[in-house]
Amino acid sequence: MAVLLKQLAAASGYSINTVSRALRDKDDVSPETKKKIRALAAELGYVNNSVAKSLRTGKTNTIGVISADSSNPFFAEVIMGIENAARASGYHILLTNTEESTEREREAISVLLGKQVDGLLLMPVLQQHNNGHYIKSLDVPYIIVGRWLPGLEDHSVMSDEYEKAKEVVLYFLKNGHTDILHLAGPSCVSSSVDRLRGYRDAYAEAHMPIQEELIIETKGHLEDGYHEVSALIRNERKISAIFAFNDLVAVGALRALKESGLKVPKEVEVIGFDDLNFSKYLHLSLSSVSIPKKTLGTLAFKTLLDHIENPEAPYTKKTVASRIVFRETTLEQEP
Amino acid sequence: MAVLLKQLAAASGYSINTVSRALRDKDDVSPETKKKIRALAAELGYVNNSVAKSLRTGKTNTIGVISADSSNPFFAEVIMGIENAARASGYHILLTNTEESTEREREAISVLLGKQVDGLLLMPVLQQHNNGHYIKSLDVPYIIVGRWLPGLEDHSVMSDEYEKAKEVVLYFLKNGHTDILHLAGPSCVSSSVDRLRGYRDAYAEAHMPIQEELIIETKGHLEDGYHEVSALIRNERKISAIFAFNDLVAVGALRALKESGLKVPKEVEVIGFDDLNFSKYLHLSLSSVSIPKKTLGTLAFKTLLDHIENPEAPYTKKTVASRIVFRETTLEQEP
DNA sequence: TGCCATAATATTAACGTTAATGTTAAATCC
DNA sequence: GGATTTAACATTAACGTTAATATTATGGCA
Repeated sequence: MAVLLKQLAAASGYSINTVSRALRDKDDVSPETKKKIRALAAELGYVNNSVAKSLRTGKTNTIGVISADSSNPFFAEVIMGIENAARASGYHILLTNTEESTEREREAISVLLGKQVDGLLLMPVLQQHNNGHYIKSLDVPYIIVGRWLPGLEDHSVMSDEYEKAKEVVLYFLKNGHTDILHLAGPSCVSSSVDRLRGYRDAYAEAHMPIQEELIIETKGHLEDGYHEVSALIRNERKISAIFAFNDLVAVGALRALKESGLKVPKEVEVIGFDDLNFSKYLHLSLSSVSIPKKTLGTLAFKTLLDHIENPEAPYTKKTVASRIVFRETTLEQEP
Repeated sequence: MAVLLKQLAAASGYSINTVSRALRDKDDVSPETKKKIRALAAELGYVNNSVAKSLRTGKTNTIGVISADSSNPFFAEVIMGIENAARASGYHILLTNTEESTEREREAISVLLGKQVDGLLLMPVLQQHNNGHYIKSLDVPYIIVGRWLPGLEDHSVMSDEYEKAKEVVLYFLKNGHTDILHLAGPSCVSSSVDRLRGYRDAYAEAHMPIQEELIIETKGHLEDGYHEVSALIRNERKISAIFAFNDLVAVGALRALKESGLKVPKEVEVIGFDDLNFSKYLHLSLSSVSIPKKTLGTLAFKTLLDHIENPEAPYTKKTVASRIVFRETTLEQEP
């Protein structure tokens, strides 16, 4: 069915090896021979069998991407950046999702290793029994994207989330807010930890007491923001500012605020995180911490590629700068 | 570095083949032997080399997914459905994006075939010189997801877009709208064609004249909806209803309407397409045609798997039902 | 002229696995 | 008790490619 080197060899009269070398443009094949063989390959529609090639060369030109949830717009964007960069360098990506389960994560790593990926891009779960130890023992290059794992910080490519989270909350505190709701993300995600730490440290820096009940852990979904804020309002809990784990949660929160008649930003200011594409087109354009998602993906791939090509090189943590974008859900607004 | 069957054989005293058969639970290996070999494999951390296995068996348990833009929330959702279903069946996906370029599409197909994928899931570009002919000549199973290509309709798994588009526009017409803007998608995408056809046929069925200048082709992005509607309003073009190619365009359009002070839905009704996750949480929850995106992905994979396992089976077009969800951007609203 | 370098090709082996055969000894049968 | 089956393993070959190592003819040079 498929055309093989063997057929090209038979049809051209050359040996399999010469055909192989001709197609790979090696310089001990004469130009005329190359031309003949190439024409024949094109004519018969020869496609190199990468599986055989990979077995022989020990390279698959494939990397594994282990994401938590590729349907989340943030990850979708990052993955797009990864895929673009990978394709530009002749690599392909094997994509798999863990839904924040350490078990699935371990399983995914193992399967991808079996598939002989040249490297791994991970968005790992941060938990008591996380896969840090297992990951540390890997002997393929790997980069942790947009997250971190204790002891493996040097493998991370991420943004300056802690700093920006703190800045956001300091902005609120400076403006006199005392009841700042933090709709936190899942505690098993390092981003949640960093953003929450930013919240806490801002309060500390302002010498303000934290109201623990204003820190609510969510799964980072639209409905979480909606339900949590609705519940708070039902219970007549006063809040005047919301720092959301991400824009999805923020959008849900905004909806709940609207339904309750609370005016944004006058009565409640809201700032999200990630700055998703749609955020600036919302009815009230959403103030958010803008992370260059595609850049993050691209940088992660390039960094991984560096380590694939140069396995001895030491890892160093890389950071891409994010910035707070003040839009219509805050009193302060950019021009 | 990596542990091979060879090592397990040497360490256990059995032959490579027996080790292989033991690990694959073949029944001409004694239970005790299996137990011993499995314990050894676990102890040494043996991972089966899928590349070698694939070369030998002719199966990779991998499918290629060729999407236009995996960062588009619609595709991201569909791809998530695909990936989940694939993983559940022991398959993995190689994801690549074409950005609606026929050339990249062809390139992607060829590379993935070289990687010996067991099947292909395509979201192909519909153009004068599309890859229909090339695709038709493939000898791996393939399914076209959410789109169609002329002559290959039987390979499609999609939703009933034409019918729903028509229904949307008929709803507008029935309510007395005469100036219904259609923010169409790219003409090289079959969905755009179907949705536009629905628009036209609704007008025809209502015996109303179409105003061609109210059909505006876009790329289906947020900013397109925003800019096109802003421009129309600047030019004082009267519109009282908008049928958007997708929810992204609709969100952009809503933003433009809000900026111009036009009231939705009183002065302008808006209906989108796809029903993205966030649509129902928007300030004005968006009326839209709800496509079960994950289901679409799941069904596409399952259908592909059927054809992988049963290559002789004839292809038949499959459809998942979508439904119009009336929310706050239309006068009619569901309870 | 004879020797050596070189260009161009061929031959052989290897990647790690699984499938197809072989082998051996114990168990079964009449 | 000898032939036959069967359980449990081993040996060999193969998947399609590339790398390492021959081989052959040609030309240059002393």
